[in-house]
Amino acid sequence: MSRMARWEPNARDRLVDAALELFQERGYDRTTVGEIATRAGLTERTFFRYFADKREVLFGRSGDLEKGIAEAISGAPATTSPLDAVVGGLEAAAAAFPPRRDYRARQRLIAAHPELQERDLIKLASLSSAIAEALRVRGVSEPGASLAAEAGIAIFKIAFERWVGGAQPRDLPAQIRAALAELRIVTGSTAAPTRRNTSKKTGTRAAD
Amino acid sequence: MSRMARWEPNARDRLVDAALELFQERGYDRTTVGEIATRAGLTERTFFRYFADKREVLFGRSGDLEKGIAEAISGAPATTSPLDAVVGGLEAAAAAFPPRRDYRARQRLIAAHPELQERDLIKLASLSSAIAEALRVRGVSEPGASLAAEAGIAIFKIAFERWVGGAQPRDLPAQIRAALAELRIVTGSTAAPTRRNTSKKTGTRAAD
DNA sequence: GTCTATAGTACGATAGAC
DNA sequence: GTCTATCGTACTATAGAC
Repeated sequence: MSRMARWEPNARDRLVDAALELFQERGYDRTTVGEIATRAGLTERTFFRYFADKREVLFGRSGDLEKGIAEAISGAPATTSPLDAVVGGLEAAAAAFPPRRDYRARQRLIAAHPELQERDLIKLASLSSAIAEALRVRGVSEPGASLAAEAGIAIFKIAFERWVGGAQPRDLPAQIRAALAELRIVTGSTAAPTRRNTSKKTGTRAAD
Repeated sequence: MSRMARWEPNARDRLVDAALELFQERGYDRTTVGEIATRAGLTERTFFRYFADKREVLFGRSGDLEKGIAEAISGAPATTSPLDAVVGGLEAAAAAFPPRRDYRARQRLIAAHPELQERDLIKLASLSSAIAEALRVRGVSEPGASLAAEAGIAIFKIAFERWVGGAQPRDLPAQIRAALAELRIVTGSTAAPTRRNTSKKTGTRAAD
């Protein structure tokens, strides 16, 4: 290592850090890729070697998440229901997430920039596809596999939002479990046979 | 018409038509905004008056859909459950969709271009927000409102895919009802099985 | 590493409709 | 006059080509 320091190590991480700093300092669209690269001690050309486009610097390594969740689903007991398998995988992945304060700034950025929301959404769609595929391998047929995957993503989205933005210190896996319970209420799949609430105070107040 | 034809009418529609034609002829990314405008008898500058960016020409008027669905939800009887209200709104909107062949080329384009998928997804996310808001007005509290909205979107996504891409002539509202039924099966924890390898026809084959 | 096409912005000019 | 639709041009940054 010391023998050859032609390049500082961790070019990728340096680019990510530089980007986050600059986005905070000047805002996302007043930051150019060239500026990010310069602060990281690299050139614009090199930035595009690591990231397909400017947005991607905020979404790196989402493939690892996909793999982890897909494996957790594959590893679930055969008797586990599709949605339970999905949620189990999500919980397992969520348990390994860094503290939520690390996500706050990033989430604010995304919320303020539609182009970043778009990227966020397509990453979740990709995760949904991976989950559906893992379910099909388990023998779940369509459209059940895709629906269970989408339901899992919906749960994750809402749980993540509430975890990052909420005041309560409840951890992410707990938020996921709460969202799953709430989804079951809302879809009317709680224990008993399809019970629809035709009475007044409905069940939707649960986890608030 | 004869008295004053300084501008041809329907600039917006002409831009949409020109764009669809050119995207088919040369592909999405080998078509420039300038070419679209020229074919429509306009300039690039005018294109950007109608559409915020190049992609948007494929997604115009999605706000109307939102409004229609939100109104249908607001108009549902107070006794209707949140998810049933959402699905009712989706069905009503779906009944008014043009024949599905009109969507085929567009869907192929979107499927082939991640940047278009991103736009598609953010439109659905916007629809989801509008639905959640309509539910909150009905008195549904969070996170139930958001979860019911996301569940509705999941149903719509899968139903729409199967409607456009499928061989069967089943109409969109029917696909939506089928997806709802399937989601209820899939979210049921105690309820049986979504396995196809086991005995004979169980739940998940329903709509296949 | 250099060069370039294209998307998208900013500011402005023109001119008919009302 | 006001409003609105069109077009002109110069500019920046992304992203891809060479």
